[in-house]
Amino acid sequence: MTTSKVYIETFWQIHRMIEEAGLQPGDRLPSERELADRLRVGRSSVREALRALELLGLIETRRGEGTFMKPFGDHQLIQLLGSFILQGNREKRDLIETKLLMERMCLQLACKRMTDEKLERIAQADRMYHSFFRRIVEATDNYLLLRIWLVLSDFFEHVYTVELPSECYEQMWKALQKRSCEEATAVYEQYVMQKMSKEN
Amino acid sequence: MTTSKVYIETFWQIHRMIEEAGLQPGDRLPSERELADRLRVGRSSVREALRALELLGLIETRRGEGTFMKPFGDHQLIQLLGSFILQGNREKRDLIETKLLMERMCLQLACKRMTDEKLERIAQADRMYHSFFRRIVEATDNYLLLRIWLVLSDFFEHVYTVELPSECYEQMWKALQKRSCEEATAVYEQYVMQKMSKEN
DNA sequence: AGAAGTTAAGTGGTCAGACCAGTGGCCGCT
DNA sequence: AGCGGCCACTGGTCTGACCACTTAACTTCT
Repeated sequence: MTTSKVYIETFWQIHRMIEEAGLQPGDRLPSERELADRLRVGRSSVREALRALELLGLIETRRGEGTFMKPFGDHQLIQLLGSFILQGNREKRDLIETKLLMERMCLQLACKRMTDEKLERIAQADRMYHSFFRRIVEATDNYLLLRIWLVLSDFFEHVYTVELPSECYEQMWKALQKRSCEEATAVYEQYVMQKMSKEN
Repeated sequence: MTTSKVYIETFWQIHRMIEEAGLQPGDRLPSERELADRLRVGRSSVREALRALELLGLIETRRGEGTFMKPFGDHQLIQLLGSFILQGNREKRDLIETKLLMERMCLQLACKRMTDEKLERIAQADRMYHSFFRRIVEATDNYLLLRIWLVLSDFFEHVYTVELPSECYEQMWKALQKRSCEEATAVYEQYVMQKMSKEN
């Protein structure tokens, strides 16, 4: 078949290569040049294939170092928004709402599962929206939730910039320390949800 | 940051371009050469960005013709991911938990936004888990939530089959009719969450 | 000998230019 | 009007070049 595209073929060949070599997270793949050489294709085709693998979360590229297998769990769902990213105000509203709802949900879940170590990690986080909430979502012990939230945040930050007053972080942390789900929720609703609903 | 990668930037620029031009499914995008020219980047960077958009199911390329917007909904990405899912127990647990949490959240949101028409649509739904909850998630008026839920369900149904006793649907519907968020939540937690937590 | 600074090789990231292989419209011929 | 061929344009691919960055080996100085 001359009709099948090289970069698709290459995608699957690299995938097969990974499986057969039994590459584990952290392992290095051959360089782009070597792959191109070995698979008898141009480097640009290799790169387009690697782009796909990267989007799927299977690999990670580091300039100057090489291409590496990513720890599992990192794949998928990065894109469900993909089918979504075009379009207008309606979708942006949905994006904001979804992100807020998920954050409140994660906050409650994290509160239930809070431990002293997690509390310490959150305390050490920058008092910045993204860093702070990332620790909170991580504290849910649910990697899928983290992935979804990261995607939402990624898209969100292309549209908005939000920052909270520092007392908000402190109040939230204290609520978490007391394992008070209601209080944490109240702080979040007061500082984040109301703020966002005013601005839109 | 000079370090941000061109093909990532290009990805977002093309995305923005699609938004601003209000391109609809079937519409043609500028040619790769014109995009490269207009965005002042190399054609290979444009191609790597287009590869991402293609994998996300946003666009479709036809050799000799051009690049076109694709009707969304058919995410080939989901099927692709299927072959990549490592069926670890950790991932399954996260999937179940996330789905349940999102459904409870959607149930509450739907309750807040319930109207008589939506109530009627839910009443007409099959008393089957997927159909019933789809109507509920639809009733949130949040398309993004629907998309996420559909993806989660898609994966979920590859792993489990769940069905509820018919009185569960009736009780939930009655709660929705009364716009009683607490009652709906209680029914969900009793019939769905407890059931699932026992089985795992 | 050990520490500090320098160099060189290798890697991903990007670009420009070339050619191939399809598509479709234009033009002239019959 | 209908046919056929030409040609401009499109995506697909390859090559070679250069940049930015990392690493490790090498030199140099103390």
